[in-house]
Amino acid sequence: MKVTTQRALVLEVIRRGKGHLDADEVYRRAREERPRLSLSTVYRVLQKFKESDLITECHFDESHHRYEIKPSSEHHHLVCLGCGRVVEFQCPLIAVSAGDGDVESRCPLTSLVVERVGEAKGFEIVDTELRMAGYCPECRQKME
Amino acid sequence: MKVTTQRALVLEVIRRGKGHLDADEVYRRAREERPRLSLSTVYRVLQKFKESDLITECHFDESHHRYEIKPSSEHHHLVCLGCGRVVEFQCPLIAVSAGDGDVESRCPLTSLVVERVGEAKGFEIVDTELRMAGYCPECRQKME
DNA sequence: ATATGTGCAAATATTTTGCATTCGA
DNA sequence: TCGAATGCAAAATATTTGCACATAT
Repeated sequence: MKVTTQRALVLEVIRRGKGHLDADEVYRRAREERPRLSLSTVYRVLQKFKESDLITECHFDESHHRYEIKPSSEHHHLVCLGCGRVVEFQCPLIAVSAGDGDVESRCPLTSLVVERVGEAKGFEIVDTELRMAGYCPECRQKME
Repeated sequence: MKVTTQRALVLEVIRRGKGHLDADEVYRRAREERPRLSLSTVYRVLQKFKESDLITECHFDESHHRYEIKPSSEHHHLVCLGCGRVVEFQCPLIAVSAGDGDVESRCPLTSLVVERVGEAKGFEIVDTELRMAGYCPECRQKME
């Protein structure tokens, strides 16, 4: 993939943004450093990065997308319906208890679930995302 | 909630569509029966149904939403990256094996995972969706 | 040198809103 | 009747595309 100033910049902005910026936000931040950057370039770069698996496109309850650097360790999203905050959580959090007090380190989403669902439906599964929605501690408090 | 011809029609179209129609598709189908229906009404009705928990808004790898009747039994989505087909699967498919050959009927997504993630992050979780992407049998065959 | 990427402008797609009118409870 | 819902038009938002020019390899 050809390396251009724009691509490096967009990737850097997404990285600094620590995930979950939308296209327009990426555009606005990147423009501070490179005012002549265009929004269509941002969209084309995002498209390219998606194809190259450098970033991930996320869908929350909104009419647009958000983007994040493809994380090395698989993680999932917890979105607050009150304030819109997005929290990430890792697989180990949902390790399967073996029932004898120990916690198996295997992640049920990446192994057990993928295996069973893939087999049952004849799919070759390449991506998995668990999205949960609820209310964060702050919003819960506000609602009493 | 006030019952109008438009609302009944939209709900019926979504029901007949067996899930996963987008707003425009709902609009086009509903118009066949009621040509004066407007797209903005469709959006407003969808919004209302969402609030009333009659339907669910789904996000796939597209720049728009799709809608389905809120299913009585919780289910999840498997989307084909080749042809875009969406397949649903139920929780029992991902029941946790107890290790002794039996399969526990409890669904790890609705109980174990929700409980642990919610506790760890202090969230009150009200909704969970697992989305997996891959290639369906037909598309796998086409690619050899 | 050449294929690919960019900026700009315009097109398209998606969703929301204001307002006068209509309709259901 | 009266507040809520609709249709229409227009605005707002989100994304894509055509084309001439610029740039990385």
